[in-house]
Parts: sequence; structure tokens; C-alpha cells
Amino acid sequence: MAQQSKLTDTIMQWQQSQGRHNLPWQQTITPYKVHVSEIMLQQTQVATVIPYFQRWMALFPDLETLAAASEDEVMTLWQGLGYYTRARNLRKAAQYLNEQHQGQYPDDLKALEAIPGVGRYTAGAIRSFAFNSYGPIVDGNVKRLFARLFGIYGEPNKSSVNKEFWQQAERLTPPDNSKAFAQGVLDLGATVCKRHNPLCTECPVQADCFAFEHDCIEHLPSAKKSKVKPVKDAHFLWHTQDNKLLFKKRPSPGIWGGLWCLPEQQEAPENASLLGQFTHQFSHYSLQASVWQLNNVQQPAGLYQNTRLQPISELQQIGLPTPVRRFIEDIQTLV
DNA sequence: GATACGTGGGA
DNA sequence: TTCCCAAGTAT
Repeated sequence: MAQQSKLTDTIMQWQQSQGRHNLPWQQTITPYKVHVSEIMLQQTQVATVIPYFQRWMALFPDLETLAAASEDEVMTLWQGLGYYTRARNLRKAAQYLNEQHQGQYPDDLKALEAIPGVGRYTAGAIRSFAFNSYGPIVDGNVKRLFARLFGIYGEPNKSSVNKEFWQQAERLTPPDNSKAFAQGVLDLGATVCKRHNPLCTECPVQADCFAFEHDCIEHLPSAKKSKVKPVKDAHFLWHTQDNKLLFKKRPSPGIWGGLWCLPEQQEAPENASLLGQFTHQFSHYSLQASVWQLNNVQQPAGLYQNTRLQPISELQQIGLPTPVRRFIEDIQTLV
């Protein structure tokens, strides 16, 4: 067996004694559980994911069940978790694996990356966690850890900087049995090498750490350029009929794609009264929404494609964007 | 390479 | 309040 770096050994041993071993997707590991959890965890905190993961596994216990599920079933479960393309791709992935790979997960990185929604990180994660084979990973945790450990400056998403992170990951990841290493860098980043107030006194690689030695932990990783968030206006229609509310399915791709939403239009409608307003902060823009109640006899024109009248008492059964659900609930409380 | 894509938590 | 960030990917 090839000589493994001391850093690799240290991180693996730390993981086995101090790392996380009780996360739901670490129990009776299967490629499917690893896949689902890794998709859910993209840009999403562990604590947020856990209840979604539990519900998902109860409803879609395997690839076959998932492949046969409707998009609506999947979106209803995913509502509130965000980045809804992930949910649609997960369902596509199940169909793809059933049709192209006999319902089995491939175990090489290239084939894993060909799965819808699986990129370089997730392919490495599946290979490491599910197969315990060589699977380098670079995520936010790893970037923070490596930036400090090796003194890697520059915006982490800049391609040249990103390339450095991946080179380090490929170099340090052991050729076999890479699970403990992959889990180790994630756990170190998440629980010790935190963005704020890192626990350097508990860090197993403190002696090797550039940032610790140079006392520049708070300056690494380098800050990204912040951008001005644009404000967008939206006009939603509130149309009720027999205690039912009119919804329209959001197109994909696009914001809230695949979820049901109040019908939206560019301009404020004529002959309508303002029922209420809400604002919502997306990561890339602020939404200023107005909700218009149409006059009684007025029918919303040209809205019948992909629409449904949903009983207000049965809103739990469809996937709604979080701020829209919140608005509707607030209105109900007032009534 | 830049941008779109959600939501909630923490400082 | 506002901003950054969290197990990134697709286009």
C-alpha cells in the first residue's frame, strides 16, 4: 500500500474517535441513502435536513419507489427545503438508474457524475461514503479547512482557487478506504474549523495549520465580493371559489419550479383590491409581492393551464413556496 | 466565467 | 436589520 500522508492519517484517526457517527444517513449505509442525503445537504444545514431525510426515506424507501412517484409527491415532500431542482433531479436520477444501470449505483466517479443532479462533489461523496473507495470531495467545509490549513488565499469560488482545493483533496484522499477521510474533513470543518470562533485548541491538525501559525484564521477563507441584491416586484392573484383557492404550477426551470403557487402576473390587475403584501429575501434578490383579490364574478383569464382549485382545508397536500404558504396562513388567521 | 436557484440560522 | 453562510449543480 502506498505511503499515506501523515495529515491523512491524522484526519482519519480523528474522525474515528471524534467525528460524527450518529447522523441518520450513517446508519446502515446504502448508496441510495448517501445519494439522497448528499443532495439534501447541498447548501443546506444538517439540522434542517434531518427531518426531511426521515420523511423521505419513509415515503420513498428505495430507487424503485422513487422512480414510480409523481413529481407532485416528491415536491410536496421537498417543500420548504429550497433549491427545488434538486428534488426533480433526484426523481429523474432514480428513473435514470433504473433504466440505464439496472437499478444499481455505478461505483466509478465518471458514471456517478452522469447521474442527474450529481456533480463532482456528490460523486466523490457517494463513492467515499457508499463504496468506501477513492472519492475526493470539496465542499464549503473542505474549502474553509484547506484555506486555513494550507494558507490558500483568493475567493474560494474562483476557478484557479477552486482548482487548488481539488488538487489538495485528490492528493490527500487515500486511494482506498476513503470514507473516514471524507467524513473527517467534513466533520472537522463543521465542528472544529468553524467559520466563526473555530475550536483550534481541539484541532488535530493545529500544528500543521498555516492560519493558526500566522494568526489569520478570521481572514481565511478569503471573503467573496458581495453584490447588490436587486428588488423584484410580483403580483399574485387570490381567486377563491367554494372555499377553494386557485393555484398554478410554477414552470421549470425557474424559481419555485414544480411547486404550486398563487397565479402570478407582471402587472397589478384592474378591478381588483389589494388583499395583502409580503416581502421575501432570496439569496439573489428581494421579492416585493402584492396579492390581489379579484372581484367576485371576475374569472382570471388565460390561467387554466396547470391550475387547480385546492380546498383551503387541504393545503398540506400540495407543495407550496414557503412565503406563499405563510401568507395564506396569515390571511386565514385574520379571517 | 457568471448567473440562477431557497430557506433558515447566526453574528 | 442586514449580511454571510450552509455536505453544489446546471446552464
